[in-house]
Amino acid sequence: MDDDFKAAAILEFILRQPIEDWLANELFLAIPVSSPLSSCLTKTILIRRLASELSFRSVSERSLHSIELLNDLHHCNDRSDLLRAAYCAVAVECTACFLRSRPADDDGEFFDAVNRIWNCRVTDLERAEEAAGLVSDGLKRARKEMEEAVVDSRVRDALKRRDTKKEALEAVRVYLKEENAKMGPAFLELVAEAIRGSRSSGVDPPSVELKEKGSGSLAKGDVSGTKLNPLTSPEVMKVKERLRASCMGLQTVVRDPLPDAVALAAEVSTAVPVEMGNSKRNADHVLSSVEEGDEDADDDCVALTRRKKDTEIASRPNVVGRNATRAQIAEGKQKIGNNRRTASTEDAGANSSGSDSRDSTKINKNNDVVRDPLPDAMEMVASEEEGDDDDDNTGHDNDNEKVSRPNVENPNATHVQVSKGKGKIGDLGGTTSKDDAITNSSGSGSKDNDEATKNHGAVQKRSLMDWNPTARAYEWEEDSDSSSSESQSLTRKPHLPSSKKGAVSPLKVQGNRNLVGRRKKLRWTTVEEDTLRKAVEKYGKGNWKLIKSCHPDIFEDRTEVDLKDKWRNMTKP
DNA sequence: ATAGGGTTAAGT
DNA sequence: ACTTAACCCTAT
Repeated sequence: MDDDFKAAAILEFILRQPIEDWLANELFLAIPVSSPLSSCLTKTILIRRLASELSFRSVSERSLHSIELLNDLHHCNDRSDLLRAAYCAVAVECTACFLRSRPADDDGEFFDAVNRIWNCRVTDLERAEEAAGLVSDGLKRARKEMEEAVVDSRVRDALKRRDTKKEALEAVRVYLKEENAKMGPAFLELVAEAIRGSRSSGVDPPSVELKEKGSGSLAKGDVSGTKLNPLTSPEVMKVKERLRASCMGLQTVVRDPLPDAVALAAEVSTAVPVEMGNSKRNADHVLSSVEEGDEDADDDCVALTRRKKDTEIASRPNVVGRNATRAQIAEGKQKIGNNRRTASTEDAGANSSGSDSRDSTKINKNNDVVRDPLPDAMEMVASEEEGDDDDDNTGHDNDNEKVSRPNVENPNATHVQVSKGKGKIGDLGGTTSKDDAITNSSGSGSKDNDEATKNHGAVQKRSLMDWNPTARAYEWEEDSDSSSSESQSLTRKPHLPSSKKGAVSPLKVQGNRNLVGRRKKLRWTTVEEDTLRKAVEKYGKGNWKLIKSCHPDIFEDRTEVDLKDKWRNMTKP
């Protein structure tokens, strides 16, 4: 246990050093830490991710996810205004970037982003109590502005002219500055300070022998004889206890205020014998779990991938365990707004995966994201592992995944191959692995997906920094196929992606179908009617898809055609 | 994706 | 039996 504490302390220290990301990744993988990571270490990792992106002047939906996770780590009374501001600014940039990167007449992806980020993500955020800390007046105002931008090209133009990227980078920078100040020195630095103090105060100079031990964990001081162990001297112990308390204990996994998913993942890892005993893997797991926590298939894939790495040696992932995890995550977790999608997607299934990967791709392209060194490092590491893996993504795991989340389409597409190395921070999560296939995927999000799709398997690795928040499956996401975009551009009507839910039709409707194959008549409620009336007033008659997308919950059981028919009924003389 | 005509079935 | 809201089908 104590070793674990030390390992975590070392990692914390390392991750806060101005070393290159790839090195940080390597060290992260080399130093065994038991899962679930402590909130303290998780926070350090998330902050490092943000800082890394900032150093590349990059802001993406991954940053958004990092901020959401960071917010979860903050105590209720410790919520930061700067974090809120950063979230808002990053969300705006993640949306507005699609305006800059596209031809003037094609704002389809912008609409998708508004839907994905503001209609889904932010709305969910507002509902999730634990994430409420991120909701600010500014965020609400920004949301309104985005919604207006969907229907008003002037607002869109104004948004396009704003340097939202600069605003986002600045907001993140300011937050990180504050957070770094708040966090103070790393635990090891305090220990060093304490040791120095004890020496000068005349206490026995401890024989500090740091011998190498195992895989990177620092050896303890030489405790033999009368010499004082620097790591157990009273001064150090005091600091240690204090930090232990403030960090909520590195070992108190269960209490960890991380997303439920993390805990779930931990459970899983425990359930998988192969993974047990390998702290490193566990650590990876944790990471992945963190990410996995809110997301969907893609993330899952990532997580799995990581695991696989861990186990590549060992082996086969416990399918059962894994599934269980997913299922649990799907149901239980309620974190940041992903729920909606999960829930509603049950039927829609298929959509998400497709959309996810697509989204990721877009994001990458549009954001012109700079690549994190960390991820690369990890990827390299991963590549080795993957090489071993089979490419057949279609493995059970995948299937299972599909079952649990229909949306995931094909893991293979997302596959990323790693080139060589062992792991990356990004992977923090994990290495383990069971399925390679899963591994790759999605999560990353971006171009990776594209490339992956192209190459089938080819390559990219994930790293701590890598996980892609956008991976989640939004119910209403749908693949906007080119045809739709075309029609959009022609009509100039703002169109949002059709809701998968819209699946209303398919699955849902099916459930609602009678023997004749016709849906059972569902009377319109006054709430639905009022909403429709206002929506038509706001978005105009004919934008049924957009209207449905803007009120996914209210019109959950209606198709766009239903809206149209209803409007016809309501307005006919 | 949407519009418009046709069909079904609940309500009177 | 009639009316009509809700739903379906098909052309654009």
